[in-house]
Amino acid sequence: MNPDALRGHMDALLLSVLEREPLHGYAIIEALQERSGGALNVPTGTVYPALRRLERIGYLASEWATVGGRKRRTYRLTDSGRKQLEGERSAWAEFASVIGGVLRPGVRQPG
Amino acid sequence: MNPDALRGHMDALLLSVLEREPLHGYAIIEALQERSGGALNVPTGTVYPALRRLERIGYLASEWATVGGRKRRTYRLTDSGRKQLEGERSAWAEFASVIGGVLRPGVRQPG
DNA sequence: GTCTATATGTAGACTGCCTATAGGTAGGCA
DNA sequence: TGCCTACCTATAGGCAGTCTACATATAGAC
Repeated sequence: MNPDALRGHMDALLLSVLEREPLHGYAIIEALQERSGGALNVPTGTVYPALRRLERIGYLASEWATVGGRKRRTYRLTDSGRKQLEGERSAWAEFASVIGGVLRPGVRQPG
Repeated sequence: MNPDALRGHMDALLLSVLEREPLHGYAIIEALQERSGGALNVPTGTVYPALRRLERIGYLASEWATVGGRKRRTYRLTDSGRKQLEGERSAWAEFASVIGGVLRPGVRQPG
């Protein structure tokens, strides 16, 4: 998977995996891998800054927890984040439709 | 359309509009607009450098022409570019499938 | 004691899309 | 004659998000 291709879609992915339940960063990375059938291997250097950014914007909120002697910062969607996720979903649908349309082989222009 | 979303897909778009016939830069921009129903407004500062990059790689070749007193640099797909376009198409299909899959609401993990 | 898995985080590089700007021709219009 | 718009190519520098590499730490297996 070309890394640049993810640009601008990372927020949507992160918000989406947090839709059902709060997760901590490490678990988010694993969830992305599982849900993508192994195609998405997002490095920690991408995820952690992105999560902080999304929290700063207000789409996520986080709490610290200690589980089995290990500290975790668990992120959950805010109401604002839930709305944003809806927007990201429709934006993705439009994006995929537009790009897919231009890329479709043998396209004829109207006229 | 979020500009960042286009990252890593611009090459595919450019190669795709050049598949049927050679075009010059300005015409490529118009073709992208038409084919996308107006959604794709790619600035010249994006297209011209990208075309040169693709030519440097060997996916495109160009010739100068003068039409109606105006100079045009017309780009066409090379054989290498045609192969690359195939690769870009399958890469897009996989990308769209992966992202779409993760973004799909109410996804359940196996198990 | 070493290794792996778990877990968070930062610094700096990279890259490619963007804005802004530059230069030029052709043709319509006042 | 001057002004405006459409056409046409091109570069410089900014910007932002992803990446690589590194730092730090606990738990448990071996």
